[in-house]
Amino acid sequence: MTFGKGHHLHLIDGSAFIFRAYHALPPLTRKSDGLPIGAVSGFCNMLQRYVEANTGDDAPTHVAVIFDKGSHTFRNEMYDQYKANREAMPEDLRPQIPLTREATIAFNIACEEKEGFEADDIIATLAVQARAAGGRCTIISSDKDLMQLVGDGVEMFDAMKNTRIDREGVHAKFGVYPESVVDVQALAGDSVDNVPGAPGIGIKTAALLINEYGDLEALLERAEEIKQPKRRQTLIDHAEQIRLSRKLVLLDENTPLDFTLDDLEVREPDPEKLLTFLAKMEFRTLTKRIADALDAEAPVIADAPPLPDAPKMADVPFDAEQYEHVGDTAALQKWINAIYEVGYVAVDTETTGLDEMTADLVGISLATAPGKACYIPLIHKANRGDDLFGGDELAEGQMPLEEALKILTPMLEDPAILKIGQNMKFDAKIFAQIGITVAPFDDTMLMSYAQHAGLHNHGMDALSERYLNHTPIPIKPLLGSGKSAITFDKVPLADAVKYAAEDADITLRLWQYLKPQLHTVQVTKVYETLERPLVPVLAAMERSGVKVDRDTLSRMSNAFAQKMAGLEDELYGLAGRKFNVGSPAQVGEILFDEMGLEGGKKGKTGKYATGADVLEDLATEHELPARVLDWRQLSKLKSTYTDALQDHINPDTGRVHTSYSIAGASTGRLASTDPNLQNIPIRSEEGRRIREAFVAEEGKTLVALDYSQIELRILAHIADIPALKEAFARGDDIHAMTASEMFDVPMDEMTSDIRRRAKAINFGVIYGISGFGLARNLRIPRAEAQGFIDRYFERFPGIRTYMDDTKKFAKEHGYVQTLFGRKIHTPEIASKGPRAGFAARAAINAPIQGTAADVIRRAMIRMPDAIADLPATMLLQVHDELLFEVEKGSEDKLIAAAREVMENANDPVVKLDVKLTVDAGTGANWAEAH
DNA sequence: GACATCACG
DNA sequence: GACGTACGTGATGTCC
Repeated sequence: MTFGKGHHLHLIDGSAFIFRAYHALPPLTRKSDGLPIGAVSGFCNMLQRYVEANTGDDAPTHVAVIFDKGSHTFRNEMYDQYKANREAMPEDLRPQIPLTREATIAFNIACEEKEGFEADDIIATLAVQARAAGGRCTIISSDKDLMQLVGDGVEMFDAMKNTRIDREGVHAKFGVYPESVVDVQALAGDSVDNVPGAPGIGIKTAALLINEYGDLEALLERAEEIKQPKRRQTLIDHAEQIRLSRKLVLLDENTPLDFTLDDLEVREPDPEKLLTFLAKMEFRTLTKRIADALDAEAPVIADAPPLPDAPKMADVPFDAEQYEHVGDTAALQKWINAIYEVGYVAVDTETTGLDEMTADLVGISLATAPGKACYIPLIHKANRGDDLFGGDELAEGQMPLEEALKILTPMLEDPAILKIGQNMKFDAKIFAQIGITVAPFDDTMLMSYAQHAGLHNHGMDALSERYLNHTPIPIKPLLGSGKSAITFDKVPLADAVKYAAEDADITLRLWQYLKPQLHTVQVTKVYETLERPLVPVLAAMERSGVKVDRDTLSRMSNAFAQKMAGLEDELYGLAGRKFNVGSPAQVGEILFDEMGLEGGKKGKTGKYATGADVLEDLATEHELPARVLDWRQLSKLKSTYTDALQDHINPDTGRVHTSYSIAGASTGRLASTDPNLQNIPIRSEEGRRIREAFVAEEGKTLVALDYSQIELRILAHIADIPALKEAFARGDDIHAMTASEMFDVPMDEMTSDIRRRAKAINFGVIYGISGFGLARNLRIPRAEAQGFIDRYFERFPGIRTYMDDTKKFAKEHGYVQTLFGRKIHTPEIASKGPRAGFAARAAINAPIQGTAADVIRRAMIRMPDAIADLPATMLLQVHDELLFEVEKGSEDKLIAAAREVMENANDPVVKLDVKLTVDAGTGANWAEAH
């Protein structure tokens, strides 16, 4: 049947169907394997509704669903910015795109696309062909870009609103008839597709001009005649840009197609094919509905296996006896071959200790499938080392270290082999010590963290119990504890093989479970852009370390010791007896029982509270609590900093190497341990001097860059507070502005005390403010504090909305999210009692703190490339600050490069209404640089 | 190992 | 209407 008079062609805009389906439905997943399926489900429903609605007299004789293909089209050749600001496709939609093609074919509807052409061009070409053949055409879409085609037998149909769009409909939308639509669009431009148009001219003005001058060329030629000076100038100045815009919006009616209208004839669906597809997708309701409609038997869809709460990976039971001891090159080569067959391998290293800077590699374990794992011991000793004689001999059954590494290194560095680890930063640092760069890799700890931050910890033991129902072999019995503890190289080989290989086996099984779950939970982007790429960056920073001057610390320790001794004598005199100043219990007894001071409050454990806030209140009246406070400050500085930091100076490097936990803090922040370099004193003058011991190497300088008020800026954006946003845009003192707004004090009459109160309130808001908390912080009556908060909400109403919405979201979903999609779970928000209060405040704080954490993570990930050409190293991160060491003379270049990265770290995935700004400082030590 | 305390953002 | 409350961390010393 040749398409001609009396025939009616339907063209369905496939992409529009997909996006509508995607956004209309919650993120559904296929029960059996977690494949995201929401958009496919919606798409099928829309197709079925379409089929049901088009059976009558006006049913089409021909029909096709038209899709876009490829993101690069001839329009990009004309204008490289075309559709440039379009957001990336959501991670969970991407895998559904091919399934919508499958669905169309399953419905037995023609499914057409062409590489390098937009669906709109194909639709234009077919519509014009149908019209030329004397038939009719209906375009199932409401896209305004297609409206230029309407008329003379071509109509559009908005399937959502169930309305036809004819020439009059187009006129209602554009103010002109279809033949002039491209002229109007060329002038008005389109922000969605990034078509520039004429600045300042919208659809209304454009229609006015076209109606007056006839068409675009006439208008541009006679632009001089326009009366309004601004409009005239715009058209003259941007004539070329407007002409380009017209080319961009004009659809190509001559798309070369490898099919004809006749190929699109309506066909009956094959019930078996269609139902098989729907059953495969596990659409229970839809399968039944369509089976009824087709008068066919609905296939049975098996119930999904129990996932994900109690996954039983018992198909392959754990059996430590099956693990292989690899002791020679032939055996190792067999493993390498097996790895190349599957393309991935779980890797775990055993070492002499937990400090990657000082630990030595003892052995390597590998796993390629559940239950299939081995251990390659490298430098195990022949005995436990408790033998007085001959403790250094190597055990039998080990190949020489170099020989093993010669075989393993190409695999570990092969871009085609994925290395899977649990906490890969540890293993990467161990390998880095011997010059091996492990890449590419996956990290099961970070996969768990990306999915379940806030729910549980992400150590191997916890994950193995939770997902594999298996308790890993404990390390304690192998190593012993206390003074008699041994290192792993002294563990007998038979035991070592079982323990080490099992770790690789567990890691591989965890990966098999957690990797597909990333999609289901929709945190693939988080894992791939915020977690995994941070590993090599942190590994490098930790290995760099920061130079700490032992003499400075040692002198300070001595000075503190002397002062403390003096204070102790003074305190004994005041108390009338000797006591342990470091014992809060004894301090409490002396203050409240022996001296009889008022206001002693006992806590849960029946002891008096003697925290700094309590002692500060007493210190105004009495000498003893004041001196205890002095002593405590010195004691803290000495024990935690000037003493302990000396012990952390690495003898080989002369530097201190902290370790950052990526998956520790629930909000996405890093945490620094062994030692913690994120809490080096700065607030007190005395403590701040400890930073003088953090120094630059000879010939170098320390550079510190920190985000200015990043959390408040993020709050201003997230809660959408115009007054705050404007203040940041002006560069105002944000706390003074808040104070001025709240207390009606003009900015030039601001006092430091009023500003201090406003500052406390600003921080309170970030923490999920309460009247009680603010009252305690400011030491004012609770009612007064509540008054401040009420006033704050009145002046900045978006804050209350944000807090209420966030709590509601957390209660509904059990988690909250950062702007970058990081999920922070708050399970306790559902509980009763005070725990729910804690959880609610944490939920309010988490998106703000977490977004700030995401921002600096992004900056850190981009930093190595940005400063690659500079003689500079990134050393430390302190939540909103980055510390660098740079050769003298290159400070300015470093600051410029690093600031650029930090201030734009949100780009391009998140647009912020508030600019991020970064302050910089330089100096020979950290005190100067900050 | 729990608890209190205090250092940081 | 009472209940307890600022958010997120890590290290240290005391005491059981």
